[in-house]
Amino acid sequence: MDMQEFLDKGEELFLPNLSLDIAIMGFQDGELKVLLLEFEGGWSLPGGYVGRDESTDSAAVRVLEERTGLKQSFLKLFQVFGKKDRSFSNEFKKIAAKAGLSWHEELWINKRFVSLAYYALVDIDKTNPTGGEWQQAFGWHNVKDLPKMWMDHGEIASAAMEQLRRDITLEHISFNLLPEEFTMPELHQLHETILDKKLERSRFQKKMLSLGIFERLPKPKEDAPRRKPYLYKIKEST
Amino acid sequence: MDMQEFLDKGEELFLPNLSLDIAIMGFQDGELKVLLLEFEGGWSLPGGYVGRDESTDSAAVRVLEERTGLKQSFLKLFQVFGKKDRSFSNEFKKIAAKAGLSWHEELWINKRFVSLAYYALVDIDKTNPTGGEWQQAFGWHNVKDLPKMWMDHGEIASAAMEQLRRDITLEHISFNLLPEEFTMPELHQLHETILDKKLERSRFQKKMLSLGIFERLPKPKEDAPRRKPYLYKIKEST
DNA sequence: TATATTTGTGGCAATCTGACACAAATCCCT
DNA sequence: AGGGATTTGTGTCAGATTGCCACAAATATA
Repeated sequence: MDMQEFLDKGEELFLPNLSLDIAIMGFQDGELKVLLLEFEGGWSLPGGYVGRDESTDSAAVRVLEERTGLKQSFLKLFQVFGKKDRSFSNEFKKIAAKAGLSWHEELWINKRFVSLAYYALVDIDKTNPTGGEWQQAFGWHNVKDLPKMWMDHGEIASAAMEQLRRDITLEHISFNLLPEEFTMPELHQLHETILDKKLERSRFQKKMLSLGIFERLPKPKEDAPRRKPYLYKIKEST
Repeated sequence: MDMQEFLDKGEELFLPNLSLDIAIMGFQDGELKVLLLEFEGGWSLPGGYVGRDESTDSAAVRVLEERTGLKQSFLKLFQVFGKKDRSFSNEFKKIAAKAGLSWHEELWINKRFVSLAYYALVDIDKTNPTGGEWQQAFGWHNVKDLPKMWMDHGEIASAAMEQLRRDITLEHISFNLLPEEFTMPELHQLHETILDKKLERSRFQKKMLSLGIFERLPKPKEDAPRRKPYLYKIKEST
């Protein structure tokens, strides 16, 4: 292919569409949960597209805020899903039919999509999820027991979970899933849930505290059943 | 925005172009090098686009093979570059002018690009680099001393280097930069080069061998200056 | 007040790490 | 041929880290 041909035909030879999907994860009732949206009998991860005036990362920040109301959260691109026939043409056809929209094969949304997969860590109690402009149903689902998902969104959610599992021991990010003030037992239980295995309590506390990123508050947590544990928060300086 | 408007206008509101760039890295003369292509006075990483009939990953494999002749190598997506005004419109204008091509602002190639950044680890002696269809100049450059690069390709190459630095102690991938049979001193020097610091020799060898992924060959390396070191290769079973 | 449960912290053996030591192999020089 | 220098393989040992258990403090419940 010479250069002129490349210029003339490139657009149709290459250039898949680009989208992004976010596995927004939270911790509630001892379970790790992910925010899902319902649409025509299937569940999907919150997602969107990259606007002309924003970077891919700020598009992700925008989508996260649109869905949860949170302005600042831990957010990380962890994988790109780009299999060759990846599209949600079939699913969208149903939606269009039901909504009475004009639909045809050549529509951009029927083409193949490459999707940037992010995961976000949030404090569920701080979120205010909405169904968005199209008023979809939404809900927090245990990542270990996901409902019937659209396209490869089940795979993306599982991959996000695995990535978090890998990241958590290397980067210090888990506290993003807890309130600003939290106790060591809470952090301990969180790590056990994510890693799905027992972690020796004494060692865990010592290890966490030796990181030097936590600040112990003077007053212990009040609504605890037995001995009241200390509250910690992240040191400002970091 | 209602759903019909989304359908009608989505294509022009969103959807940046998608490209990929690969930092192909090799180890030669005690230096870590990256393969670069020259085009109109600037150097760039080998790159390309994702064809209709291939996944993003197979597009990367294809580009790697087109540039080096290698069918199998370590290849990994490590970042996505997606700043909002990211395009090589200006650079391309020059090229088109010189080549006598018709050029206009609305051409797809002038639009904004999101690029998937891969890095590859290769044995330089096994590669057979080419300038590709457009016969560009090419060469291996020390990553610590890069020439004037196109767009953000210098940043991508540096990021690839940093990523490799992080990956090398966690994943066992460094031997991809060496021939099939290599010695511990060679591996040692490679790690010192990548991490840019001294590593205690005795400890390094013990650590590497304790991984259990290397197989010692019966005969030592022949063309060594002093005491002949053992040769190792990766165990088949892994 | 006694008991059970939760939380904070200490101790110790086993393991891992970093730094140095030394022997074996081999080249170079006389 | 023999001594010295260099490179490579492996051993040792103190210090740090880890896994595991123990025990005391705090507190609700009976």
